[in-house]
Amino acid sequence: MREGVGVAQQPKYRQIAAELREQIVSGALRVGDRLPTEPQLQEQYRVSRNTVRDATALLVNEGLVESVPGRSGGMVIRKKVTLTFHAHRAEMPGPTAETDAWRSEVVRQGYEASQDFRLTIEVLPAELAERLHVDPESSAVLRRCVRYINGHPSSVQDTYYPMDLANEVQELLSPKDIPQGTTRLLAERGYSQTGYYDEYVSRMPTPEEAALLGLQPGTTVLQYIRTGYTEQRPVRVSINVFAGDRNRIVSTHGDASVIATFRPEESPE
Amino acid sequence: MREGVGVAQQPKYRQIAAELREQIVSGALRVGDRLPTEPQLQEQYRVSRNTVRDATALLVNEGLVESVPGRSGGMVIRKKVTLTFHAHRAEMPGPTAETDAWRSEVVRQGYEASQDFRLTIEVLPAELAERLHVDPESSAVLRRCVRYINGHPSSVQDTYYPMDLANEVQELLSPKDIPQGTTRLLAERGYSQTGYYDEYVSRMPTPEEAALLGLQPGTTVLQYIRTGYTEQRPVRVSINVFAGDRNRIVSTHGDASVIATFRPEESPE
DNA sequence: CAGTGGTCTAGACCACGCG
DNA sequence: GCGTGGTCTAGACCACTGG
Repeated sequence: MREGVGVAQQPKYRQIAAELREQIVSGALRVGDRLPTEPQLQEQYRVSRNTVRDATALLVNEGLVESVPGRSGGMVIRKKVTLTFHAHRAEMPGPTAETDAWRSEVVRQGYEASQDFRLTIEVLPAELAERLHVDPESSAVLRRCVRYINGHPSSVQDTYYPMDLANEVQELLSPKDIPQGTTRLLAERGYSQTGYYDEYVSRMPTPEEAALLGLQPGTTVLQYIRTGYTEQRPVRVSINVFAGDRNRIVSTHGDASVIATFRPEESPE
Repeated sequence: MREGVGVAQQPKYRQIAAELREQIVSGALRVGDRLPTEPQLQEQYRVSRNTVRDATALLVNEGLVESVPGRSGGMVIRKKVTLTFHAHRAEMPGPTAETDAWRSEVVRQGYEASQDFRLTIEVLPAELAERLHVDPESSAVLRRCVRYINGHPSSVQDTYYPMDLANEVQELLSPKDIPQGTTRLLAERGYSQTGYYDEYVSRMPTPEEAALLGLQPGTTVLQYIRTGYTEQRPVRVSINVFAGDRNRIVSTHGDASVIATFRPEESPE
């Protein structure tokens, strides 16, 4: 039903969503506050329940609100906490281990860190075989690490090593976290990584990722693929999938000292 | 209505969505193909129209399909074309101008490039003032560039320069594209950029961005913020907003020659 | 228990665009 | 014209969770 008056070019549910959105971004509604309930919005805007729900569905998909079940629940304004992942610190040659780098980074930002680790041997997907420059259908060691912040899943890192490398460096087959970090381990065995190829993509999660990371509808993922090279060849490819609403990735290029001067909070302490 | 049989733990619309999704990712339905129409799906699954619509809405929000209006329209499987943006090439000191760098990159990947340019003077948002290390509420030159690929908007780049810098390098106030590129211009005036601080975020677009970039529902954005530093201070901050379904960003670190050996450039087809 | 959102139905009118 | 999806209504039953 189009409004009789000439103003309404937007459908009702978009107008309602726009008003609610405005209240959120303007700060009239704060993080943790609840939107009016569905019956209240029906009354307020004189529309049916489905129209109200179309409006709130928009906001959910925009990641502005989420639904909390139960009597004292409702549509609540979402918090935006962001953990910063430093791409240029992780896996860099040096004394720090990569997992410790991630963990200490999380702790430094004031959160509690934990992770689940799993090792499998997989047939390499064609996309990754290309990156590792090995035959498609060849197998690889997959080391998967699910990372939690304050007990909530935050990101997944899948790192693949070509099988021939794992045969030379048998520790890669250890089904446990490698204390000193695989980068350092490889360096000790003569596979120093000297170059990285990083790819960044933003997309919606697959249902599996949504389940694994506990993503609300309307939450994006930031996918970060790093291919690591020695002077001779690619030796690893990591697929990192971050919950978009809880992470950002930073990286520096060039002269780091000036940057540290002006962004002191980012420097390691 | 829950199914009487014990299998149905998922709501109907999710089951329907899952079956359709499977057909898409498995390749049974290809890019450009249409999903069955709503009446067909109602018949096939014996559900109401709204339930069918709940299912397709999921797929739309996942970015797998989009709605095409009109009689010969319907829900069609979306194409995934990705333009690669090379973060380490853009704005690097050297003979190439930055806009030319973007344009030639697009052309090399086999597309047609164009852009709209606009200059304004703005009060710096607090977030950006912090990055430029100037007073909040101070003003800045904003050079906005909307970039089109094959005539469709693909990304927006907003670059801010502190006002005092613009007073020294008046060309920054030119309301036209600067042929040799602002990076090179600044270098010629003694402001060589020697360091960069890059930030990557994945999120849903604001309604304004969705309109500007012509984004379908269920399309994410990849936001990339680069702060450029001379040896003395930050001199620019660029906010790049990419349509998530059409772009990826790549960057290299360390020894680039090995990488080039194993990743002979993504060539146009 | 009572109130929240989640799912589902049945039916209606509309805008769009190809034939 | 006519079939596509877009919007909207009215009403129903359900699952969850705090008081």
